[in-house]
Amino acid sequence: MHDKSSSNLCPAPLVFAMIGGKWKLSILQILIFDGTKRFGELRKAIPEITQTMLTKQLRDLERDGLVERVVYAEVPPKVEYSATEDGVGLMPVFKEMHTWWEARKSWSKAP
Amino acid sequence: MHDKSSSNLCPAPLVFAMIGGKWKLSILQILIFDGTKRFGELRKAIPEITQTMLTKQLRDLERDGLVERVVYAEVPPKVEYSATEDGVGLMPVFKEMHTWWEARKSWSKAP
DNA sequence: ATACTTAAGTATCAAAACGATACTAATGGA
DNA sequence: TCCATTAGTATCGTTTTGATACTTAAGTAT
Repeated sequence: MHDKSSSNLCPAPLVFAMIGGKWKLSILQILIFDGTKRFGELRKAIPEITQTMLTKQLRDLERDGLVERVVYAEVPPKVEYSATEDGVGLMPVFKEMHTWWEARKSWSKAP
Repeated sequence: MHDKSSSNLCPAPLVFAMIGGKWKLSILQILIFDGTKRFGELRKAIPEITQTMLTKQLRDLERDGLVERVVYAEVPPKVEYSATEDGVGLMPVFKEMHTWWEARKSWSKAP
């Protein structure tokens, strides 16, 4: 199934271009685990990000098919973002990251 | 085990600071799956990276305990890099990324 | 002796990404 | 008429990253 050579894994540069932006994983994590969010809700959920960057990263994610954007014809504006099926497929990656982080915490405290 | 809220996953910003650099996952992938490499071998394995950046990202990874650096007192210099136990712990994350990438490829071609 | 080679860097400067702040548009309500 | 609201865009300064050249130290060839 998996073999031990890195060359038989996915082409890292391609994947990292898709999910490797400074804020992309944060955005995806929220949309994948918490579901649809409005622009302003994402902003509140990631307080460190600037509006400009949030817009840009969302556009990138949309272009790459990981996030879907729905605009409502209302005033004031209402725009909802959600993870696509493809985006939700990243859930196991996040779970493994979580597992790694937890394991790390416990044995990094050991003498 | 895992719950469905993003707030119960790892603090994304911390993890992404460690492994989210532009080249860090590429470097880690090689060291994790292929084992120890010399500086020059990494450079050849990731042709797009500049020498300056490779040095910097390796120093970051070393500082964060994911990569180990061994200098041999030889001329010309010989420096070997390898993933630490902690770094190798990321292997399942890479494997899930690979699974995702493969799944994506197959059904993105479907009509 | 002098010059050349090699590997792993550093130094320097230009380009790109990112951050802070201010501004815009459209509508309903005071 | 003016204000509040939401999701942006515009502008400009700072920080990261990229391209290129230089450094260091010992062995090897001349």
